[in-house]
Formats: sequence, C-alpha cells, structure tokens
Amino acid sequence: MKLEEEIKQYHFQNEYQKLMINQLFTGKWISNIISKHLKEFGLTSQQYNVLRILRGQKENAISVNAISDRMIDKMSNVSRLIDKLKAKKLVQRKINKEDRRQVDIEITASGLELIKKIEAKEQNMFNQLSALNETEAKQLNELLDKLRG
Amino acid sequence: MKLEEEIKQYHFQNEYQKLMINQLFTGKWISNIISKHLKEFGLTSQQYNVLRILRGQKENAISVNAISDRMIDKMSNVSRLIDKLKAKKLVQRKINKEDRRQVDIEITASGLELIKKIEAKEQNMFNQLSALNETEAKQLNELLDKLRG
DNA sequence: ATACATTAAATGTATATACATAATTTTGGA
DNA sequence: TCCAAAATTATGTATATACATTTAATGTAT
Repeated sequence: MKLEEEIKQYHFQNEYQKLMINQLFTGKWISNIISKHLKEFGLTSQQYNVLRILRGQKENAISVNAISDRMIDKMSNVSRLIDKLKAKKLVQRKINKEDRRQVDIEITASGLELIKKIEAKEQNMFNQLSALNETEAKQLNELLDKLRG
Repeated sequence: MKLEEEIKQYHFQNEYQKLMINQLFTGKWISNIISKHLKEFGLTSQQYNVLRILRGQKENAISVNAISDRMIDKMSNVSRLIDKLKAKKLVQRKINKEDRRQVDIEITASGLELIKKIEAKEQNMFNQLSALNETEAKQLNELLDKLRG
C-alpha cells in the first residue's frame, strides 16, 4: 500500500521528509516480517544476527566487540545478548589467552543446527519481498547505500 | 558507506536477503538521526509523531485509535505515550460525549510551540539525506512503496 | 617501575516496547 | 428488553533497549 494510505498523511513538506518517513515505515515493516519468522524458533532478530555472524567465522571464536561491529543494529549491550544465547546453549564463552580482557564467543553445534532449521523456511520470508523483481531490488539496494552517503 | 563495509559482510544469498538487511540497517540509521535531533527537545520520535498527527487535525480532537492508525510505528500502547505527553502538558485528554469509551486527544498551545521550535532546526536533518538528489529520492520512495506491495 | 590513559566486557538503572488481559461502554441480534 | 460480542482505552508484566558507570586488563609516557 502506498505510504500515504498507510499513515493517512497525504501531504509532505518535501521529497526528503517523505523519504525519512517511508524509510522508517518500511524498516519497521521488514523488521516485523523477520520477527514473526523467528518467533517460532524462540529467537529475536538480534539474537539470530549474532548466531549468523558466529557461523560466518567458521571455526574461529570472535570477540564481543567484533560481533558488535558486524551487527546490523550495533547495540551497546552484546554481553546480555550473549547471555541469552548461552542460556539456550547456542553459544559458549572462552577467555582469550593473549588478552584476558577479551571474551571470545563460539557457536555450538546446536546453534548451527538451529540456523539450518530457520534457513529451511527462509524462502517464505523472501517471497514477501517479491513485489520487486531482481533488477528493482538491486536498484533499491544501490539507492539505500547512496542515501547513507 | 556501502552496506558490505558497514556490517563487514561481503556475501549475500541473493539480492532479496541483502535488501532485507539493507532496509533494516537504513531504517535504524534514519531512526538514529531523528532521535538525536529530537533529544535536545526531550521528545522521542514516537512522541513527536503523535504531536504532529494532532497538529494535523487542526482544531479537532482525535481518538487514541485514530492516532494509532496514523502513526508511522503502529505500536499498541498509545495510551502510555499520551500519558507522557500529558505530563509535559503538550496534549490534553477529553472524554467524547457521543461515545464514552472514546478519549479524544488535543494538542495544547505549548505543544504547538514545541513543534515550531523543532521544525526550525529540521533542515539540518534533511541535509543529512542530501547524498540523493530529488529525482533519486523520489525514485527511492517509489521503490519502497512497491516493495511493500 | 609507576602512574595515567585506554580498551574490553559487564552491570545498573531508567525507560520503551510487545503482548496479554482487564474495565468500561456500545452494538446488534434473539 | 436482554445478553453476548465487539470496540475502545487502560493496565500488568516480562523483556528489550539506551545510556552511564564499573571492573579488570593492557598500553604508554615518564
């Protein structure tokens, strides 16, 4: 639905104001799609993001800071996010021997399994974006990158 | 900066996965710009959104539900949002006489003043989007609308 | 070697949010 | 008319988030 109908606002100061609002709205829209998808697996989108980052590191454990650097939403308290994942036995902590301030995090076998299960149903999620064809999706990606300068 | 650098992820399953991530990232980016701008005025972006909706209604008070319908982020508890605005004397509540379930909300004079102050500095915020020219901004708006179907 | 600054992670705390439930009023059908 | 369903707003509660502070380890300049 057009933004105007979604929020019942039919006039904007300029194209940039509309863009801000549209971007906020669409970000929230995507975020809801993802949250719903992850709900049946008991994960938040932040937690899933961390799990995927850890998997991307293969065998190498990675510091809390490095996780934060790679997150889509660079929130301040990755520590507590790790707590949650650890409680579910999806990750484990290891003190780094070279720098004992640093705590390295590693995904567990059951963490890897969970990601697989989630990915098996992921196509359903992508299908919700199919109003755009691939060329348009690419074009949108480029405009978003450019927007952020 | 390109998404790849921002989150240090250089491979995506497909253009749609990248789009989801890019959209989340950019939504958060905009949201931060707005929050920072509003911080000096002591408002959250949700509160500001409500104030602007109320101003848009001119003289007419408007129900809590109608506010929710018009919000960018259609959150469940507008009631408590109104509490906060009322505590700052930016809005007031009025029981509707035709339907006593309904509570109509009205912006106060000082609410209107505050919006004016905020808007006076708004151009600074739009300037942060100036990496896109107006044609591109329009194109982006169209793609976002189309994405949501 | 010591003092001071910096870094990494964790914690405290206030506020925000999601989601379920309640309280009140209105609506609409038997 | 009366009663169940729906609508509207408010509240309870658990969790998430933002932001400041703390703790511990390391780096650096003298």
